[in-house]
Amino acid sequence: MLKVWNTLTNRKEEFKPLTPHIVNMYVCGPTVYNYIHIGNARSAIAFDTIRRYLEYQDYTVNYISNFTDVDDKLINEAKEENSTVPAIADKYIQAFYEDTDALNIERATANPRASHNIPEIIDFIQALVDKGYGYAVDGDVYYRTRKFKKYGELSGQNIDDLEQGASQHVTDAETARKEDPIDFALWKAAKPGEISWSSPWGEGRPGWHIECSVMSIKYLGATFDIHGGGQDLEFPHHENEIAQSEARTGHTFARYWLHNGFVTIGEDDEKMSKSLGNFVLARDLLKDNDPQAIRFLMSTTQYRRPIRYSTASLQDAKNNLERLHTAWTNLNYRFASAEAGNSEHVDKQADDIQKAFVTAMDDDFNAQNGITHVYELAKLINTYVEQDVVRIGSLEHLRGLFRDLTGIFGLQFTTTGELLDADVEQLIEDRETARAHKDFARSDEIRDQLAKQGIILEDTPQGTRWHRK
RNA sequence: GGCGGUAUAGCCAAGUGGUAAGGCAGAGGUCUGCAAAACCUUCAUCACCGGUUCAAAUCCGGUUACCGCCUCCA
Repeated sequence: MLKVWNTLTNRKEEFKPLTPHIVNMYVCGPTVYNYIHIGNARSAIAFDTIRRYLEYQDYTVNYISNFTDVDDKLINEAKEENSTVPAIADKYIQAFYEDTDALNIERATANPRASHNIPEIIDFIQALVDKGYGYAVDGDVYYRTRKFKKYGELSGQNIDDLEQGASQHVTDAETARKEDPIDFALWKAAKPGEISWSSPWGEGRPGWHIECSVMSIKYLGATFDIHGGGQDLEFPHHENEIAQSEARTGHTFARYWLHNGFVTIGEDDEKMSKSLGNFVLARDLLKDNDPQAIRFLMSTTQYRRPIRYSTASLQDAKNNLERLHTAWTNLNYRFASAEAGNSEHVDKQADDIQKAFVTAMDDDFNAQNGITHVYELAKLINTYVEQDVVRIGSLEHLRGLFRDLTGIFGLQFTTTGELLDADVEQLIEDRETARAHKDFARSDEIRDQLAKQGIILEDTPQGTRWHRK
């Protein structure tokens, strides 16, 4: 039975989708004014891993994730790059796909963009105004927060306890226009030269929160199963989404709220963020590192926990991944020398590991415990392939299980061997001959020579195998 | 000030009452012509103080430190 930690109730709850076997989920995507950093990537990876696990459990997942493509950051970036807001958005959306593809993050069912849903957004705001939840002031439209009685339910905040301006991002001019400082913008009047759309309140653009309400409901309905995003979005972004959506529809908005933890960096484990300037761009990291190692680091930590990023933690991930690769290689090497049938004892052990894995992941996607069972599987594989007699049915069983479980973490292992040059193959054969004649000097010479080319030879009872370093 | 999170070995990290998973690194061993890989063995009383209990990393009270959010953020 799958249990998830629901931020809305602050407890683990049994997960039951509204419609059996179908999960509708919405994950807040990035504001596309820059390349994503590995903190942004972590969020995408966390929810991709959750999605893959749900799919592994035979759910059909409708996965919607937006791009925020109109806001102050984009407007500023367009000025700086001497470009336009849509062009900036297109550029960084393209970059987003490049980076997330490299990290083997499944494409969303849809990635709606705020700027492509302006009529729906205007309708939504109008409906809020009609119901008395929105009010216009000089071309801006604000949400009357205190009118929504449940406000603060998600984040456990009491409106009166909020320290106004604690984050130091509130301007006096804006506060002066609001009925109440806690009110937030649904629609922002355009300043001269800014990108804008016509609306009943004049030229302007959507506020930040409204797009997620509009697009999630548009794609998934008034009530859907999972709403995800980074912990920093819990308040006010998600709180505001609930206020807008439920005021409009009168129905429960998202049923389960999942929030991923941050990537931290430095000795103090500070949150990685652009405003702190302590970020590492995903694409910079991808240039010099195996994408699978980065994926491993990000997806084998439980999604709510912080991930400490450092060269040491990345190296750790590489080492651990290497261990899995070795088991995979060991496994595949024995197919050629396997006999027909199954080893029931091994099949049983594999099944037990699979069950234990599911139990671990059913506990709020506890990837850390999940990966422990993958290590057990690796050990089972390594032990099994040392046997004199191995059975092809069991090898296939192990291979399928290994691929399924690691696949949930977005790791990929292939069976297609790399091709060797003919002369390299000849050298390996020569070495076999030399070893047969106990000419170890020649044998070691060949091994050293190939090692310099990055080809590592390993002698096993079934013959010599190789892999690239 | 309000709300929330975290503190376990050299490092990462699991573990919500029953006497500390797993991985990396380190040490020793088996296997090997030698290696490599693998396998085996080894390596902690859980931030601090007090309490409850036959029994606590786990529950309660308190303290300390660090992190996050409080309308820019994944």
